[in-house]
Amino acid sequence: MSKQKVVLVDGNSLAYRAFFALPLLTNEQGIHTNATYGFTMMLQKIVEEEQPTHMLIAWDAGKTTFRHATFSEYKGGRQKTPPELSEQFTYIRQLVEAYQIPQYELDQYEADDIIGTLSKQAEAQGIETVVISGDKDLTQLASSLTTVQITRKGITDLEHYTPEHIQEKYGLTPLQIIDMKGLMGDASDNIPGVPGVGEKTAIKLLTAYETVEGVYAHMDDMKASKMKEKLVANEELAHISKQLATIERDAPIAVNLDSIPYPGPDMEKVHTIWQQLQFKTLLEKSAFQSDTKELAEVSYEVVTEWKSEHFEQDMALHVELYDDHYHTTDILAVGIVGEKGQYVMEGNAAFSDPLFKAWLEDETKSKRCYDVKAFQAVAKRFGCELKGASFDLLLAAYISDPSMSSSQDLASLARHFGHGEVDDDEALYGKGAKKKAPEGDVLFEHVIRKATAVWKLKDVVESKLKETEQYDLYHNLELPLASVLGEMESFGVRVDRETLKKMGVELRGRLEQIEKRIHEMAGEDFNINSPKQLGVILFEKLGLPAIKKTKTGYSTAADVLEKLQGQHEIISEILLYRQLGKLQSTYIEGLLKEIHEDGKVHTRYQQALTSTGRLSSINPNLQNIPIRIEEGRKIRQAFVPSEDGWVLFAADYSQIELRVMAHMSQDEKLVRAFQEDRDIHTQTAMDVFGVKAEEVTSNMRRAAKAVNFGIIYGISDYGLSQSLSITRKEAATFIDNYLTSFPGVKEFMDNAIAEAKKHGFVTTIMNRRRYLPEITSSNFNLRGFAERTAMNTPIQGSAADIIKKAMIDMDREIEERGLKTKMLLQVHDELIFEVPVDELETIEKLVPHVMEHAVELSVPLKVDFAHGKTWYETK
DNA sequence: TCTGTCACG
DNA sequence: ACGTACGTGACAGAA
Repeated sequence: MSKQKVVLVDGNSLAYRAFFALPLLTNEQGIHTNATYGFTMMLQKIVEEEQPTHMLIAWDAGKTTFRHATFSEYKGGRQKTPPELSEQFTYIRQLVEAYQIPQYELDQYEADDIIGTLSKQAEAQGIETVVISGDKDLTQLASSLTTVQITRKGITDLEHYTPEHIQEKYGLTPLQIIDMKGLMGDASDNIPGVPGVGEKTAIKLLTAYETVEGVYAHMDDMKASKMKEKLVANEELAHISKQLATIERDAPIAVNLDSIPYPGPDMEKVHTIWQQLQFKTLLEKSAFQSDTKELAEVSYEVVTEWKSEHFEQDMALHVELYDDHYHTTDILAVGIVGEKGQYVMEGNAAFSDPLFKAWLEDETKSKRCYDVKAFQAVAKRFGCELKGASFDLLLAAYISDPSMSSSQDLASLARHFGHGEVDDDEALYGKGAKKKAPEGDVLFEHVIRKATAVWKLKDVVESKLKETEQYDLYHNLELPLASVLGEMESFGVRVDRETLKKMGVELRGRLEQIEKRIHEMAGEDFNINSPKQLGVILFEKLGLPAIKKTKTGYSTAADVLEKLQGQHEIISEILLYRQLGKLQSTYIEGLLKEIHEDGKVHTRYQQALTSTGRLSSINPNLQNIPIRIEEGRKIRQAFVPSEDGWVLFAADYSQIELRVMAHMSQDEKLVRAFQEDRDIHTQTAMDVFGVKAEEVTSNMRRAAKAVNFGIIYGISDYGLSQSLSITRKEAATFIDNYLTSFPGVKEFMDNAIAEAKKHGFVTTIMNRRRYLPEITSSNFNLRGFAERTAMNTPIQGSAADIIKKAMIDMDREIEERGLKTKMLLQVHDELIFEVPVDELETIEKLVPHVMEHAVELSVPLKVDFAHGKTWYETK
């Protein structure tokens, strides 16, 4: 049996050290992370360097200890623990748990005493021990078997105190450290010591007389001096101080060496916490290390030609792509794994093979995949279809927890579900400029590992989804939707290059003029697109008042500039410049770059990304094409049908979120308002302002509209006051009036928060979940955010469910009726089609009908629609 | 790579 | 006393 080694850690002391050694870092959610980060670094180092067989992190228990009975001012006058630190203890404890390091605290005792007692036990058994702390008091425990390591500068630099080192440094034995404290005291613990005696004097005395007791026994030997007077006058204080500084080595602890074995970290859990806290460097480093981990061998056959006996009834299919731009990227390899065989082939060859294509298109042959939509898009590039997709690991994982699948590759998802036999992509490919596709067996083995993981995880993940009653959502909504979306993406949307170019030329001219004017007004040339330079010009050179600050300097955001309008003529020019610049860079130049050879853009919908269930759209993003401002809206003139003489048709849900809220809350008034098809904002205005319909002014309606938005977002008086430029008080009154007028809504909101607190998640009408661990946080900000999310997600998410269902229904209708109409785009609450004119009449009835009846709620769904020669004209 | 800004629902 | 509306993606500039 290998040698045992015990590591005992003073948790509080290390947390404090970490906190003060590092600047106050925060992650994106506003959680302070410096102490947690520093603590993690220390743990990593300790575990790596010491390789303990046993380990314990000891914590201080409460405010009082047995030492307070001796000396009530013990540790008095200490600064209160900063709240930025105390909030981090939750995460530190979670982390220690994930590392699977035993933790212990004992009422009335300090961490020191727990460590002292355990180290005594270890010594009795002749076991090597390492004590780690930021507090030099602990050095009294040093012995031939026990090394005490104390943090030096920074966080991971430790000074090793052996008896020899203590001798060298102080000329004392470890036990004399106690006597030293007795004489000189300790300001941080409020141990008095003998006034006027410092380290030097204490050491001198102890070298001569060994102990505090020895010093006083030899008082008569000392010649009269100021120091002697002080020693005599404070004898009792010296004894009390020594007592306080003595670590209790026989504390009544309920742990012993047998109960603190250290099994090593649960890296899966550790990673989850690191991800939550956004410890990116640590994650990267550990991903790098994990690739050196030995995986079990896999067997497979590299083939150059498909044979019919390769294909089984049910298989996992994996298509390895160079990057995630699956409409254009290289297809590196294709692997198939079934009950019997594992085969892998070079990518392009695989897809060019007729036998493979036939298998892909055979609906009766079941395929388990990771990202069905991507594979389908790839198949399309080779003129075939992917049919019979029976499982999608990406979507299944996303449904089980939407926060999980985003930004995670197959390997980490697989690990999450207990299958660790896949390397991380990054480990094989490298990243950034160094990224390079693996070749040969390395690539082939990777593909087989992925396919094997998918093969094995189907049952695991599906049974999980069944347990949470989410199988239906996954199997009958998301999975079929993947095919619908794949079809839309591959088909693409025609964008007219010439229209965009013409707009670009005109914009360029205008931008140059505006730029010139701005530079003249500023009296110098500078980069208007640089918030930093612009800030200097506006708030220093021109002396305008800086209303808001950002982390890095002055805020020059539009809402700030709007408040400055009228104070200087440069402001409106800058706003215009920004507006047009945005159009030019993002929507003219950006969009032009995305047009493929076929004259179309092929966006990718991210189906497993958002935490609410919405889709997102990238390369290009077609869900944020300008509309609100006329100049931008003209961009939509470039979006045209792909066939001459066809038209674009757009249909959008009218107030779907408010309708969903009416349904979910069952608020009588709100439900009735929708059933009677009244103008909801006017109705809200009547209730909030207590006026009749004909007395509602346009301003009141505008305010009511903002209140309705606020309600959906999880309202705060501050937020509403900002959007309406009114005082917080007034905003609060509006909200109050609203919630009194619509008591069902108030109840719904309260319930949403209560549900989140009780179960840890909220749900949509189709049982989509979003976990909200922050709902119980003691941090005001985090909790507030979680509460608003708890109110918003069921609404936004249910609306997303509904339109997804409508898309599947619509796709089927088009198919069954043999229509030529194509669904092109989804923009959260609207669908855009291209339609041959002879189908227009049908589509104008069919689309609204399908959308309105995708689900039956207790309020009707309403769809507005329009058609035109370009997207611009569908209004 | 991060930050600020701004486009959409 | 805290400092906030919910959900996204792309771009330019500054490190």
